[in-house]
Amino acid sequence: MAKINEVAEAAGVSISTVSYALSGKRPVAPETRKRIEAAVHELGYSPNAGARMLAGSRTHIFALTEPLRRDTHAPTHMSFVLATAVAARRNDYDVLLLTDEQASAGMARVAASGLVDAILVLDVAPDDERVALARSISTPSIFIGVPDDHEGLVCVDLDFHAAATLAVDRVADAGHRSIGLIGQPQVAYEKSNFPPRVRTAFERRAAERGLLHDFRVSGDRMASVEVTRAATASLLDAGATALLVHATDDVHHAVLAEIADRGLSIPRDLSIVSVAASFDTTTLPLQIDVIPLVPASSCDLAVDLAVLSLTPERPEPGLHLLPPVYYDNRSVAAPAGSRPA
Amino acid sequence: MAKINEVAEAAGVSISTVSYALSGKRPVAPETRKRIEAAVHELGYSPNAGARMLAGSRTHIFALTEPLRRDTHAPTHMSFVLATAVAARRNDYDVLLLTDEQASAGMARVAASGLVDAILVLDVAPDDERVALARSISTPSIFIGVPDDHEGLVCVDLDFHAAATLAVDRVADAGHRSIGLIGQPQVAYEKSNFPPRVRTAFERRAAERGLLHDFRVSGDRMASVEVTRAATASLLDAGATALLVHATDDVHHAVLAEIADRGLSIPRDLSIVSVAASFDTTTLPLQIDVIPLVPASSCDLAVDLAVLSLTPERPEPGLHLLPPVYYDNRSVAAPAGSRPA
DNA sequence: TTGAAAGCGGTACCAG
DNA sequence: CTGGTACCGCTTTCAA
Repeated sequence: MAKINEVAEAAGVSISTVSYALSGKRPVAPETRKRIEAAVHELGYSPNAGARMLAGSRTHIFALTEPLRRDTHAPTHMSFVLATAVAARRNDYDVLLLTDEQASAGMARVAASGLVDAILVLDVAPDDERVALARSISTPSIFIGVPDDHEGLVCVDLDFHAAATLAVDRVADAGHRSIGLIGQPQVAYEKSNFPPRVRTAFERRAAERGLLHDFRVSGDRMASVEVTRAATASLLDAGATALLVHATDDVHHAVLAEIADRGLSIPRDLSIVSVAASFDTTTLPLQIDVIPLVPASSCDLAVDLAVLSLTPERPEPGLHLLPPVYYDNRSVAAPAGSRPA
Repeated sequence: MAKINEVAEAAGVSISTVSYALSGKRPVAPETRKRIEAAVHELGYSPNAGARMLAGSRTHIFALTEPLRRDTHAPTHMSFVLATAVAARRNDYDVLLLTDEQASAGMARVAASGLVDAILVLDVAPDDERVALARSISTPSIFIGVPDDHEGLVCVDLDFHAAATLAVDRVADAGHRSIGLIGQPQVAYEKSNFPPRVRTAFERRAAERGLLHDFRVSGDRMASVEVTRAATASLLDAGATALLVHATDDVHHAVLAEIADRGLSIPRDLSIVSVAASFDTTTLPLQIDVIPLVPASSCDLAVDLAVLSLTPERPEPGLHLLPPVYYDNRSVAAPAGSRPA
């Protein structure tokens, strides 16, 4: 816990020169800088966080609020938290965790005490109470997810609408006339912000393209496998020749298991596309087409915007949607009936 | 972002009186205090975090380091993080997250910069590199988990040894002579600190009681169900009349499914005890005896020790093990053969 | 029971 | 290119 004056003394320069040498906010003679860096290294100097916060205008801390609803999918959530932390560190920022009821109360608290420079909002609900909070404080907030009322907010997310539309187009272009969507568990359509966006876009686009289409929720936790397999079976029985899946890895496994049990071959008998999966789909027993939701992409952008919001050229409020990317793994082909025998 | 001098002015007192009124470190006339509290409320005053850190000797922040190995069970991990955050807040502390490579590098950094008052170490590996780090810094560190070399460290954990011993004793006392343990996935016995402790205690106690005993790992992620059911089947085929399970909820489900498929009734045909489960076992399809690992208990204690380590009466280094508690749900009875027909 | 003022350890302005 | 120094906002002696 050496202090800056010790470094200055050791390097034979003034305190301010040490400060400037470290921040780079003022040119320092190469030779002087060398001596300073040496001293810093010798003494294991690291600027006192409190002093830096007080004197400077930056705390170098971002808050991350996550209410953690009971139905939150832990692995997915962890990916986002991890991606955020990594992106933050790349920008010399640490992450302060606000969970549970502190997700809201803590937000007000850290804003009022100036503990953090910006707030990253995770696990966004359609009617998120943090929306109002974000508007009432001066600390910049970046939402990772899109609440219903996002007027004036900075929101980052995958363009779920475009992703679902793209998926529908791909199977429609391949010639399919009847498609199904296996979505998230029921509760996600009430408590979370993005599942409805996929579903809505799916239905709208399918209708536009004149396709027969149907939607099924998947199972959650306990009944996961059975419910999902039943949903898959019912879509297939209804005549769907292509399936879009917007769900967790468990659900993907269950869907593929049902397909395998029926002796169906992909893409010969059935086409399939994974939409907005945030896990590594290459670990599935079968390689399938995917329009991934990459946590790192969303979080990198969110952190960039957070950093930007501390500069004069603040990011413009509104939706910052990441364009979907389609990875072709040959799981989509023309439906069986339409091909020459 | 009102400041303390504004509050002082509004209340018609000096700055120091405001400070003391808020910290309670000096008696303040009830009437004066009332005026101050009113002013604080009016202005929405919250002490500046940076100033508090610099002037006071406390940052009111704990670091939480979590390397997040690839095999980390996300739901379990999340429980611990959440429990830690909640316990910290109860003590007026916020939690700074150090993940990934920052789990180690960040530890050194936050210690050197005085950003945190103490460090909570999660996800402890047998040969954890953070052990050496903890010894090299002056910031108090509390390990939640026990590394192989824990000389001089403060470690908190469930007494896994006692828990496994207790479980063995219960089934042995009930008359069982052949028991099995379904443990964690293989990798956990190499990368994590507690699975071996359960296994070792199980084997030692079973031997002491003269029981036939056998151990099986459970499946991880992908192959979870199949591997676990096979393990269960093999233990039953080998003649085990009682099963101890030390694993995640998925594994519990698989074990119970295998048992159900065999038409076995608990506890008539088979006794079963869940050891150190950190999830809510009452959500299982069947109520079974359990010696739970309660994240909140470990984390509460860890935070208490962290707080204590900032006072003159620092906690003594060593293992702070929580005694196991046995919850009887009638899933253990005398083995079938030993009862009158 | 209360006030005045000296730091805490940096940052960044003003000089030189 | 470098130094001196006035703050940043709060805690905590020291005095009254």
